[in-house]
Amino acid sequence: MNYPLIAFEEEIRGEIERILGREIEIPVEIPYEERGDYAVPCFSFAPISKKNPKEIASQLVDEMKLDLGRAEQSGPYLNFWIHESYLLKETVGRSLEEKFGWFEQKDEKVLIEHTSANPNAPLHVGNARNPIIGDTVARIFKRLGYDVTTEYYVDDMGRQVAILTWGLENLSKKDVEEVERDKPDHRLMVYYQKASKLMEEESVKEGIHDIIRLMESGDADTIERFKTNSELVLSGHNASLKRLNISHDSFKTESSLILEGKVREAVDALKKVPICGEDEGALYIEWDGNRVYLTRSDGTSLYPVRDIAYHIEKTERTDRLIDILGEDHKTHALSIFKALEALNIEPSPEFIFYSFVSLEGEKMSTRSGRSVWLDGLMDTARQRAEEEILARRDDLKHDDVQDIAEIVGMGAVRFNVIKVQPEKPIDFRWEEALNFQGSSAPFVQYSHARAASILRRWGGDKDELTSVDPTLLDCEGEIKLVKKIAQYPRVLLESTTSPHLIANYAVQLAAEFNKFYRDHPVLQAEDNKLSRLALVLSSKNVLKEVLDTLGIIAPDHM
RNA sequence: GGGCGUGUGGCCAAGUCUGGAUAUGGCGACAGCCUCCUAAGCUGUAGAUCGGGGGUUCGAAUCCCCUCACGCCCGCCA
Repeated sequence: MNYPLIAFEEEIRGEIERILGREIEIPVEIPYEERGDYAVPCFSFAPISKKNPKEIASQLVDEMKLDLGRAEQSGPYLNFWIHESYLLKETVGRSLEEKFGWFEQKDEKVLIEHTSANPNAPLHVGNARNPIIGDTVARIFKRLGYDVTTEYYVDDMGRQVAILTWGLENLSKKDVEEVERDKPDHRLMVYYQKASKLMEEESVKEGIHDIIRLMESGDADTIERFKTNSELVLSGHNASLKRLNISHDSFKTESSLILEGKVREAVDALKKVPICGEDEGALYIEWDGNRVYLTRSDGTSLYPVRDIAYHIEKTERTDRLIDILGEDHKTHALSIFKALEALNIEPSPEFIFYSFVSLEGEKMSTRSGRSVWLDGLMDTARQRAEEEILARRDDLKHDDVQDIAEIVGMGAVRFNVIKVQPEKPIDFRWEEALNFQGSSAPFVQYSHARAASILRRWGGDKDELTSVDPTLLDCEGEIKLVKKIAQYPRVLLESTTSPHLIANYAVQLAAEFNKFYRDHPVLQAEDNKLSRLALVLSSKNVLKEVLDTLGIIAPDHM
């Protein structure tokens, strides 16, 4: 059973197509509110029906047979209104149940790779954009009915880990900066930073190159040390992500790919494709003037081919492949795409790229320490939330304040990252990141808490509300709120590669609820108290559902 | 230099793919709203040459060309 606004749109498209008698692109748009729920400008039909747009609109409106709504002509435009009784029954009725906005389960797997940060330092606010986008996209795909797996690719054989390992084995505590936080990723990072600085010295550089060579020659002991160190840092990443309500279904290490022989297989296969070339023994692929090396002259593998091997391996266990990547990986991503294409391997990977987060106009960097660590941001956000709660509530228990502060703080962090379109750059500002009003998670959470509060004071059984007649809701503010709720499934369909749309919608929904809250007393209502209560429960469910799509928890108290 | 991306009121964003009827929100500013379900809320006012120029079109923030600014990439690093 389709959601009402989606069904209505399909009906409109079907009718226009039927009347015009051919398949044509039909521009269905959402107009200003007073012009209806949908609008279709008829200009583009003029060339095929050889009439002017006004006449076409008039013809369409005359011949159109709509079950789910009505049409009106306005010059060269058609405006459509959905039937309110249908909308109310379908929307309120269905959102009284959980999982409003979820679509039928389909037999299709999607594998979403996200985070995949270098395991040499804690996550900073810049690379936090990756897991926040990735986890949200995963949640969206689940709602669209996909069988979703999220995966973290652990680059445990890279140069960064070599530098870290050298530092840990050659430096002592007094050589490195003081550790700010007792967490494995922070503890190890200072050794990486120091070793990285010392690399200007030739002897240090040599030492690091020695262990890289040992690792690449397959030395079991060196590989083991690399793995141990990167796993420690990774455990720190996972702890940070857990606070943000993010976890991965699986982890794939680069070392396992090498040990399983996947990299060797990929190199052998790529040798045979036309875009592959050789330069003094080093293999590369080349397209449109881009050249990406796969192996060194000595035959050892390079990062691109290892990632290609990884993607080939991934295609064996999924129907769709999605990577969340920083914009610096665009060429690299294209090389994976080209390699798989040349090998005729499907599915082709899809990419979501995001721009970097800068700090006061400059790029964040682990090496220089010019970063805002995610852990620090989360602590500050939580603390800010606690202050806000204490400033307006004195009736909450200490533990409740702590719980709410964590929920609100983490929500604010996730929201402020996800609300921006991925390809737009973010210049990190504390006052922006800790904004708790307007377009923010706390704004949405607050509406949810208000709805929860009404239901709590009412104290009735929710089952009483399922038999309520939603068509008793007839005030403008009530209808507007229902329409906003009804839009959610459509928003989900649009948001797969644009997760910021969900954040946008969340704010609109909360704002609409707040207006309803202001104008329509629920518990004091005379005739339609139960139908309003039903609307409050609907709103609460959908607010919670939308927040859950964003990985944000909906508190009952704030 | 070449490639990719971004540029919307003082600030931050939506809208750009799929061109349409008055460019949508938030922050900040100013003026208001708690005897009434949580004021992290709500209402109103001021504030926009949609980076700039040209073009296509009945119609351009949206498409095309040129140009400027910023970011990213252009390693037998990852």
